[in-house]
Amino acid sequence: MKLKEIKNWSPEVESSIVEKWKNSEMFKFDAKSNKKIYSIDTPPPYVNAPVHIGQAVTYCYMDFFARYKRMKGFQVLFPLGLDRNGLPIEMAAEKKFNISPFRDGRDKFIDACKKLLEETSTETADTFAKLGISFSSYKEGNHVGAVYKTDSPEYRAITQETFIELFKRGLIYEDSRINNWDSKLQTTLADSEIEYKDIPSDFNYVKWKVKETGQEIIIATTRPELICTCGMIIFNPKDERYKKLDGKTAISPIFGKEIKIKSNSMADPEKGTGIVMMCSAGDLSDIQFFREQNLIPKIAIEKDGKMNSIAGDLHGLKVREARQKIIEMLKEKNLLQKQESIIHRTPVSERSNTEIEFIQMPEYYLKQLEFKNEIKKISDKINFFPKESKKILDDWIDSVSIDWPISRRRFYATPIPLWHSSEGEIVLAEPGKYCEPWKTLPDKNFEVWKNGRHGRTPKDFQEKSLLGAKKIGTVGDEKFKNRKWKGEERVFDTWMDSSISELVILKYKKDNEFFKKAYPCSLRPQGKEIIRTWLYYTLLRGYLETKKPCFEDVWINQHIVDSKGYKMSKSKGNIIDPQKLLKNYGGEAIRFWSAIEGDLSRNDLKCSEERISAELKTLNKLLNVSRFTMLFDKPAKKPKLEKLDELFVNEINSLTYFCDQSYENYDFYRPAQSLRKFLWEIFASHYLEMIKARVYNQKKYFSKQESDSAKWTLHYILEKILFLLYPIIPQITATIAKEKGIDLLSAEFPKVPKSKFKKELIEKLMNFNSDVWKKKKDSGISLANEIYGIKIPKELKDFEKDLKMCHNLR
RNA sequence: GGUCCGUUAGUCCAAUGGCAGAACAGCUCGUUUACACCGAGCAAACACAAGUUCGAUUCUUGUACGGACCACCA
Repeated sequence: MKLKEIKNWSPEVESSIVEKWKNSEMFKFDAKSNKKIYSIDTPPPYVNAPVHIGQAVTYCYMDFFARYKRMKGFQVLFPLGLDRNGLPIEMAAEKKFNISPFRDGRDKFIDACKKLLEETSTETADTFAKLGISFSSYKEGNHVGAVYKTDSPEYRAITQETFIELFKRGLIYEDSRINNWDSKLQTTLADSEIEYKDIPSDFNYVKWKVKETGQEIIIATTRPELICTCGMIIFNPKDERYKKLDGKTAISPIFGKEIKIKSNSMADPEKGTGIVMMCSAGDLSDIQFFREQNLIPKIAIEKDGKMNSIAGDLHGLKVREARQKIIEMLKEKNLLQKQESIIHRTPVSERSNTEIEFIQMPEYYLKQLEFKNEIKKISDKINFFPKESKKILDDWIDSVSIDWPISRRRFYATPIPLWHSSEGEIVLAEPGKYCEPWKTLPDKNFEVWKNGRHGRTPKDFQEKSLLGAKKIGTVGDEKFKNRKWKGEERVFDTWMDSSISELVILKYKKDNEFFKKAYPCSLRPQGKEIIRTWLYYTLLRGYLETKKPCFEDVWINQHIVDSKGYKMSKSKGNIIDPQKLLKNYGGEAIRFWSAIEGDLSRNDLKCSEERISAELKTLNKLLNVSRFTMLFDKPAKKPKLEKLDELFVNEINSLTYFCDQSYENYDFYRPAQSLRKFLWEIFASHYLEMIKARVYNQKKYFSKQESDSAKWTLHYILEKILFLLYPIIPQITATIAKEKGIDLLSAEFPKVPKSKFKKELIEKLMNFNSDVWKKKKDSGISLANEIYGIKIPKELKDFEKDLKMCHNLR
């Protein structure tokens, strides 16, 4: 669109521009180019819901980075990924189609998921296009930079291939362990998928007996239904009250089981009565305790969330019912001393919000404990923006205490590419080919392996040694003739897919030459809340594949919150919909607001619609300043510059230098602030006013050279503003620049001479102008009229002529 | 419980060891050949306490409040 056709900047003006950008593939990645590669491992948004404001803003930032790096001469790889695996998709499908995988079957359920995904994926890409995000491509395909989907056969095949290799390296094992169990979703969860919520609960003071003395002891517990699984009673060694109980035996109430009493520093004398019953599966620290003490855990909760026969009379009851019942039983027998209401930090599933139970099940694990130090070393080599955000990662690595459970008992995810025989043999799928073992049989040439850690029972629980994985033949071998191969039904944790995103976009295993050239990935931008999942797992997987750090830079962003600073959530009803913002204010206003509102890497960004709409004004200011400038032609040759012009040229040059430095460090906030100020306060309000007489030069008061100097400077400054703002607001700057014959989309970042100059002169000029304007106002003189008796200060003598004309000084 | 961050005008965000500066909102006045999505101007703030200092909003410590992350309670 031509500049003069645009009255005001608006979403309507944008629509034709973004449409063109989206379809033109103009930012296509050229894998053959000799330019240095800058790659961005974007966080694939879940497509179970429309793009939310947090994603919208963070993608604006990524686009700032991408556009700046292009200007700096990089070949930028900026792919759009769509995350389509996992529980959120399944839950959305369950809700939307009122379907259940357990009731309606796996095939039907997967179809429902696919249907849901088809409806939402195009919408996601469309929103990003409207924001002006310059993805390498908006099309799917096999080229570098193409839109990718985490549930595509190609992507899933790489997840499977890397798994198979890890299996062969002996880094995968199956173990029956106590897992976090989500009884609603019927699946095991990793620690990182658990949240803690304050839930009111009762602290029950239960009476136990000491066998040897007949003495009564009081033990407080929130989980009385687990008394049947108690393995030991402990108290703190420093706790004088219980010292004489050491080594004695307690008799559990109701169940009448004998349980050893010992001292252990895990017990906190301050809590409850200071004496604790250690149950298997009360929580994960209990598990560690059982291992250390060589106790065999008793599992009383089954995977449907009900108590089993170990729980005696509680058999068949759900955990909560069982708790109520045993409390009643205890009350009846006068074994409950008292109850206190407390707020209990309870582990709940992040996905389904149900309370986590700890249940023993066989699951696949990826070894990670032995790599903790290596991961730390690797992360030391990565630049974190901001630096402090690395601490979150360090803390998490320190706290990782078990290997990564990678199998899930769900459906819409990457299948684990294995088959089993009843003899404990395992068939590995062919690497590189997507496979779904739950509905196919293995080919004859598939390898048969034996893994030492497979299908364990509770009694092997403490054994830590692993037999290595070993190849023992192929499916077609005579010795396996009578085997019935059963396809694995479990799927991977979705982080198994997500944690190789940087490998996938760099064509790992697909294009070795390119991968070698492009690895490691230049930037991982992501939210702080997924440091312990996405970032950590990616570092781990990247290390296991390449032994190297997989990123050069990591940029961590805070959250987008509502205008009052609260997290947005459906229940609070404070959700701000970016689609609505786009419709009302357009992508450019959102982008400029994102940059100027705050430093997203340091603080949460408060989102106020009012303030977004206010930035439309800045866009129009820019438009008008440009219109004014373009009333005059830029002199073909740079004229000798007047002192005033030179001053402002120096100012914009110094601003250019500042922006370059800041952009280099992913800081767009400070530059945006400075540019906005320069545009409104300095360039428009003062410089333009001071040179108006000189550029118009209707009374021929100035020489041609003097007038040309102003014209040239006007254009020079405007161009620099356009270049500097382009990464932030590309549509409006490119539209204006085009009018001047400049193609910003392929422009280089301006190089400027680093010049010393008297910055304070600008300040003085502006003060002088303000003084005169104020004086005229105070004495009721129109700004255009002449004023007498004003003296121009000595240090402003260089600008006398302009000032005289500007203010009509006599 | 631990760690980190924050507390500045009605709102929001800056800067600074010595007059605290924008933006949005408010008020007053004005429209000069880019712009009424305009211009000029007005009013309005350093959470509290102690310390260091000639001098503290700024540095230190503590208190209060808010936020985030981590851990975790039987």
